[in-house]
Amino acid sequence: MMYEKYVDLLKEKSIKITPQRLEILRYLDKNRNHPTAYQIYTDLKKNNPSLSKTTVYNSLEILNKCKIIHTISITGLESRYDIKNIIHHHFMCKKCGRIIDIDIACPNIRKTLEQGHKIEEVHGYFKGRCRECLE
Amino acid sequence: MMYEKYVDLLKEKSIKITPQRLEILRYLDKNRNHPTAYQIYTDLKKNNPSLSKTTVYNSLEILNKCKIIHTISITGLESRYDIKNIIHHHFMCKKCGRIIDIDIACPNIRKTLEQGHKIEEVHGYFKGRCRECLE
DNA sequence: TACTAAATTGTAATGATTATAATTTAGGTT
DNA sequence: AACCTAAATTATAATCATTACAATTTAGTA
Repeated sequence: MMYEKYVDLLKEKSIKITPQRLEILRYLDKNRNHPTAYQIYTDLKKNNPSLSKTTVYNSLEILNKCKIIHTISITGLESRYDIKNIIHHHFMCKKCGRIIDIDIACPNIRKTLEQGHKIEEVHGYFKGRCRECLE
Repeated sequence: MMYEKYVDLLKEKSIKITPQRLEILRYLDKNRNHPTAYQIYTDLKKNNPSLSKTTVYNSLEILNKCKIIHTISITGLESRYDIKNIIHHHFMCKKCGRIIDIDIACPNIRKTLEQGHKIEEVHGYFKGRCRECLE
């Protein structure tokens, strides 16, 4: 029952259910701080020493492709991962590095569609100083 | 007069006027296809064989910091650069890789500001299939 | 013209991500 | 329940963008 939720997510997309994928999903569900692949890898390795970095990358890639998770390129340095399913934007503080969810959706996608393009992903990134760092 | 426009841009920000910086600005002004640092480097090296890759990176960094250019992280792989000064979003075609300017501004920045954060940069990225690749 | 801080250069290092090939496993079939 | 096979996992090596470093050169000012 602990992993049932994640099992269902994988079943829906008919991709293989592996313990590694379930652990990654559980990790992202519990850690909403937009971790890097390396953070996920090192944390999960504690309970599963044979975990491979490649597996983490491969799993994140397929989960992203299946739209179970999102890949965020806000830092410009590395990818960050996010399991949240509601459409939202991100704010990155340039001082503390924190990435904060901003619960808004882009209202002017229309103009892009009007030009004949098909939108599959929307990324809204803000960068600046967060409230805490401004004080 | 050819470079006057770019000289003025650098003067305004009181950063040193160097031939390398002027060439990079001219390149970005002529090439609106969101090139990578490497593309800028190899193209400019043709007329200036002693140009260093590090100079290109350093110049792009300071120009970005002065807000003369924008750094775009839409691909997730490498940074792309853009000299356009009007606020706009970007669309990347997942098939042909082209990055297209979308002339819209984000209308709901307000919500982020309301939470007490200070916004310094706005990045709006769409990904999908462009009109040409859909045909 | 001389001076100095800043910029440029070439090389080496770093760090994220991907490629590869061997081993293991999930999940369907007998 | 054992078997099969394609897919997933693993460890290692390779790649590629970017940064660090130290020596040299230069822009802009005195």
